[in-house]
Parts: sequence; C-alpha cells; structure tokens
Amino acid sequence: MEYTDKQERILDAAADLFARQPFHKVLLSDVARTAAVGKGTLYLYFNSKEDLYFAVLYREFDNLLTRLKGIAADPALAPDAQLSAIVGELARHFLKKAANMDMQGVVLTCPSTDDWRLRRAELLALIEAIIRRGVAMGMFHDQDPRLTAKYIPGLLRGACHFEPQDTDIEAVSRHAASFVLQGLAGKD
Amino acid sequence: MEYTDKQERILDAAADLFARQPFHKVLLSDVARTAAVGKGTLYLYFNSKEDLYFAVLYREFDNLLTRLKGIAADPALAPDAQLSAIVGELARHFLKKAANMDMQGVVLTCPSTDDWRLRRAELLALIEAIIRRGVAMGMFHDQDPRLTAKYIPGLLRGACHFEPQDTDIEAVSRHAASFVLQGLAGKD
Amino acid sequence: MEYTDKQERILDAAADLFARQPFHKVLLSDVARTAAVGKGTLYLYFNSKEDLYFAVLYREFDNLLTRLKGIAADPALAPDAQLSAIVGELARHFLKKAANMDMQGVVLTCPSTDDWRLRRAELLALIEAIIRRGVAMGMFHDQDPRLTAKYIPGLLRGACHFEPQDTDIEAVSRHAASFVLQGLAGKD
Amino acid sequence: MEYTDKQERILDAAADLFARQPFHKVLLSDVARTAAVGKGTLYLYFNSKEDLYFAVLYREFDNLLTRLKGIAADPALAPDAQLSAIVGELARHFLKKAANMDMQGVVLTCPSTDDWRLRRAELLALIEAIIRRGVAMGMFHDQDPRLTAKYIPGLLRGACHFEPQDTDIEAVSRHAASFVLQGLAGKD
DNA sequence: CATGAATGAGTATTCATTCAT
DNA sequence: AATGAATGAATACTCATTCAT
Repeated sequence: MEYTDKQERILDAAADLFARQPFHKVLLSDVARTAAVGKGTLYLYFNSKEDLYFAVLYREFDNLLTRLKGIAADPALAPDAQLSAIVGELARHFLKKAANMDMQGVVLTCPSTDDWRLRRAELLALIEAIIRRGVAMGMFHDQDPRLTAKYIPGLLRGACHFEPQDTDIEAVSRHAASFVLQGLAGKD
Repeated sequence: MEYTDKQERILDAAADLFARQPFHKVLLSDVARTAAVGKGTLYLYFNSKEDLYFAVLYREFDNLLTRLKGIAADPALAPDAQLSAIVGELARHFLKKAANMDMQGVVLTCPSTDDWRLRRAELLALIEAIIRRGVAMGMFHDQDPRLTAKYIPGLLRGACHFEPQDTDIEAVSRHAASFVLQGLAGKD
Repeated sequence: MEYTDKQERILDAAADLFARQPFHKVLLSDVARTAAVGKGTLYLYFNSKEDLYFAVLYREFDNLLTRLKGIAADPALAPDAQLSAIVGELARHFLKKAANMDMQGVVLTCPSTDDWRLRRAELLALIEAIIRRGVAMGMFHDQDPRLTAKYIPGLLRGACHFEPQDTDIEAVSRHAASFVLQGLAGKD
Repeated sequence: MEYTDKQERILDAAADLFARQPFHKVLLSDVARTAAVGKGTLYLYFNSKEDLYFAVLYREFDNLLTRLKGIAADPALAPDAQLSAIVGELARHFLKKAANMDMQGVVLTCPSTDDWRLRRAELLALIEAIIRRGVAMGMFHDQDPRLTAKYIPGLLRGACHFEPQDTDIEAVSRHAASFVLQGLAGKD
C-alpha cells in the first residue's frame, strides 16, 4: 500500500532521529530527507511535529503491548513463565529501541490523552492479572499486585537504560526474572 | 552570600518552571522574572539554556545522592534497614520533585559529561555495596549485585512516576522495600 | 527568472538601506519589508547579515569593474582616453553609490576572501596595464605604474567622498583626468 | 597627571582594538580590560561607545593635522618641498595607524559635527593654500586648487591602504610626491 | 574617583507550517 | 497526492550602560 508505505518510512525516519537527539533538535526537514519525502508530505500523515513524535512513541509501545498480550494469552504458560517471558520482552524493548528514546527525551508531557492512559493501564493490568493469577494459585504472595505490576517495567528500564552496549540481554532477563519471582515468592 | 543566593534563586525558578512545562516551552524571560533577576544575569551564572536545565537536574540529583550517602554511612543500620531507607528516599525523590521533572522529559542527551556518569555510578555503587555487605553477612543472596542495584531506582521510578497524586509514599515505600528484600532473601 | 529576481530585490533593498545607515542600524526586518519578502527568505539567499552586506558591496564593485573592463578592452581608445574614461567612471562610482556606502561604513574587514583580493587586484592590474601601454608608446613616463594605478581610485575617492552634493561630476572628471595625465606626462 | 594618563590608556587601547575589528565587534569590556581600567571608568571620560570611537579618530587626525601645520608654517620651505613633506606625512599616517582604522571601517556617519567638518576643512585649506602659493609663484599650474587638495590625501590612502606590509614608505613618498608635482607642473 | 555585577532593550536567526504548483 | 520555496512568529542571547559600593 503506497500510503502506508510512506507513513511507515516517515515513522522509521522519525524514530531514528528522535532516538538520537532531543525533540527540539530534530528538524522536520531532516525527517523528510531521511524518509525521502517532501517536507509537506509529513503533514499529509501527521498534523504537527508533536503528533509525529507521539506517533513514533505510540507505535513502539503498541508493538510491545501486542507481544505482551500474546504472552498473557498463552494458555500453555504458568504465571511464572509468563512473567519471565514478559521480563524478557521488556528487556529487549528498553534495550533496543525505547532505551535511547526515553533517555534522550520524552520532551513533552506525555499527552494526558486517554489513548495513552489506557495504553499504559492495559500494560499494567496485564501484568497485574498474571500476578493475581499466581497469587490465586498459591504460587505468588503479594499484598498489592497493582503496585508490583508497576515495578516490573521500571526495574527493567533501570537495568537497561544506561550503558546499553554493555548489557547482555539474556543475562539481564534471567537475573531480573529470578529477582522478580523471588520477590513474589516469599511469605510477606 | 550574595552570589550563591542569586544562583539559588535562579535554580529554584528554573526547577519550578521546567517541572511544569517541557524544555522548549520554558522561556528564559520567565525564568528571569520568576527569579526576580535580569535576563542577562542568567548568563552570568549559566552559559546557556541547556546549561541551566542540567544544573537544575544536577542539583536535584546531588541532593538525593547526599541523603543516600548519609544512609549508607550510618553504622547503626544493617543492610536491610539501609535498603529500606534508601527505597524510602527514592520514593520521595521520584514522587515529589523529579516526578514532574522526569515525566515532562529528560530533554537532552543527559550530557556524556563525566560529572554525570560519575554521579550515576556513585549512586549505583552505593547501593551495590550495601547488597554486597548483606551477601557477605549471609543476609542476602545475589549472583549479580551490580545489576540488582540498577533495579532499585528504576523500580521506584516505575511505582511513583505516574499518577503521583494517587500514590501513598509510605505504602509504596513499605511495599517496595519488602519486595526488594524478598527478592534478595531467597536462595537463588 | 524568479530566483534571481528575488535575490536582486533583496540586494536592491539592502543596498539602499546600507547606504543610508551604518551596518548595525540596518535591521534585517527592514530589509525584508523593503524587498517585500519574508524575513526567513533572506536566509535562503544569504547566510547572514554580514554575508548580505558584502554581497551588496560586491555587486557594486563588480558592476564598476565590468564597465572598466569594457573601457580597457576598447581598441578604439588610446591610453590617455582610456584613463580619462576610467577616471570618469570612478568619479561616478564614488559619487553616486559607493560614496554613501563607503562613508557610512565599511563595517567589516572585507578583504579576507580571495574573491575580494582578486577583484581589487583585477582593478589595479587593469589600470596598470593601460599605464604600461602608454609608457611603451612613449606617451607616459612612470617608474612604477603599479603604484600609480593605486593612486587613481584613491584620488577620486578623495575628491568625491565628502560633500557629494556640492560636487560636479563632469568638472571633477575633467580636472582629475587632466591632473593624472599631467602627472604621467612629464619626464621624471 | 593621573586623569590624562588614564584617558590616554583608554584611547590607546581603543585605537588598537578598533584598528583590528569593526566597530560592532569591539566590546567595551575588551577596551576596559586592555586599558586595565574598570568598565565603568570608560564612562568617566567618554559618554558612549561612539564617543570613544570618534575620540580615537579625532586624536589620530589631530596629531596629523598638527604635523602638517608645522610643515605649512615653515618659512624655509618652498611650496614643492612643503607638498613633498606633506605627502610623506600622509603616507606615514595612512600606513601606520589610520590605514587599518579606515579600512576596517568608518562605521558611523562621520558625525556631521562641526568639529569634524572644520577639521577636515582645515586640512584641505592648508594644502590648498600651498598650491595657491605655488601657482602665485608660477611654480604650479592649477585651475582648481581646491579640488587638487582633495586628491592628495585620497591618493596616498589608495597607495597605502592595502597590503601595508608590502609598502615601502620612502619609495611611495618619493614617487607620490613626484607624481603630484608633475601633475601640478604642466601647462593645462 | 573607580569599579564590575546587574540589567533588559534590542535583533539576528531558526524552523514548523503553509500553499501554489 | 506530493512538493519545497516562502514565510514570520517566536526566542535565545548580546552588550552598552548604570549605580551601589
């Protein structure tokens, strides 16, 4: 599809540039050149620079969420295996793309759009549900699964955010999963 | 001291404004007005808008680090108590000040200045040392204290970053401390 | 040609304004308004205010040089007639345009560029060649035509530079030509 | 005298800096530092930057004028010797100091102050008077000594203005004097 | 007299956005 | 649909000048 193709090219270009520089240093003319489209074309697909910026973040986040939903929906996996898999995905996410992105600058108030709130809520709810299932099965012990759900992405962000080149995904995934499961295992 | 006073006023004003708006929406003229100094005066103390921005972040971070060092140096506290105290400080940090700040955006490549690297390294080393001490005392079990040290700030960031108004510091602190200690307790 | 047209309009506007006021009193916004273009458009054609300034001087000088080359290349004119014609052109040049320009301010060190050095060298070489031809023909006598070539523009600058309104071009041209030819005539 | 000393130091510093850079690139703080006085001190002796600038030009010009008056008043010199001496002074003037000065830019409308007009008029009148005396003695022939007087400074400016390092004052003085005298000698 | 920290009016420059082609 | 030349609102930064010490 011609339309989608062009839109994708723009998003790819923007993702690349926003990952390297903060918002206000990325020029739309650079985005256009990188995407090999005219400057005006950007406005056929996105209403403003901010729009484009959030479209990039959104796509990234959406991809992640889709993968996590797949894991959460897999009936073959026990809660601990699901959590381990999610930890792995999050590690990959933060390490590969969002890492730079986040670090370099969520420049604008991540829009209080319902879209975003809902998206984030979905992510947390998904993790929370797994924890609750584990608790119900007597596998986990947690007084506040809602809170614990918030720890997990943050924890991996902390692990992967800096010095990404020195980070071994597999090692981090394994260690972090073990830490999380340990944290959920104990009688508290 | 007159000099420091003025510098402090500027930093306070800038911290306040940067906390409410993204970098490129904060006008230096607003900073000057809020600080009740002339626009040119800003440049007597900071070389550029970016400079000022990072000075704000830096001061915040520095204050946190100082408090954490106090905890780490307290001989009356066992490793678990130290970790709990640190978790509390981090919660307060992310919730109160950095919350807004961070959320709005680390706008610019957190400068690869050695200053920053060292500062962050100090923070992690401090936490890592406590974990190692706990391991040595048989109180904790951890294959990679370096990595675990990275989890802790991230974890609290995740917990406190969004919906700060709905977050109960004490509850978060207690729960997070318990989660962390649990994670370090188990035989792994 | 649309492009050239716009560039010309900008140069015309700038020439006019720079002729009336010193560099630092000419606002780019005035140039833009006078040229009936947007302020940003100036930067499509010139890199900076300085750039624009020198482009104006350069165009002026270039026009003069072109006319002088025409005179120098005219085979119908003997050296003395050529010199007289050149004196006339220089008088017109200094009186009409460059007069104000020069007086009001050669603000910036112009000569760094090779462009300028070469241009000036061309002008002098052209005059020098005519003198040498006259000397070869036994019409002039001069031990150092290179030096004499330098006198001629300066001499007319001196004559026309001040109180331009009181200056009669034709009278100056005639008198100056006569003075120069006299100076070259004698046995020295 | 302390006062005069300080004023002289400021003028020297300013002369040096204005000679190297155009008006708007010379910072008063640089002038102050070079003169080893406080920035505020400048305003004890000069009312503004422009004032200082013109004071520099004025002092330069005044020194020259004084020397020329000495020559003009010397009863031992015939008009041709006086003109030769004046040519020499002008060459030195343009070569040494004013050269740079002028070249870099008379930035501002050389103030229409009567001071300046009078000063310049004095210079020209002085030369004109010599020419007229020569004409009266039958030594020179000139239809318009007023005009010729204007040529002489300009002519030397042209000779000395560019590539000052390559210019041999003595050679220029001799050649220029000869040229001028030649120009005045002929029956026209 | 001398100072230099403080000032803020003044302006060059940038860059998201538009629209004629 | 696609373009990119043209735009001008928006803003960081400079530097002559002042005045409390």
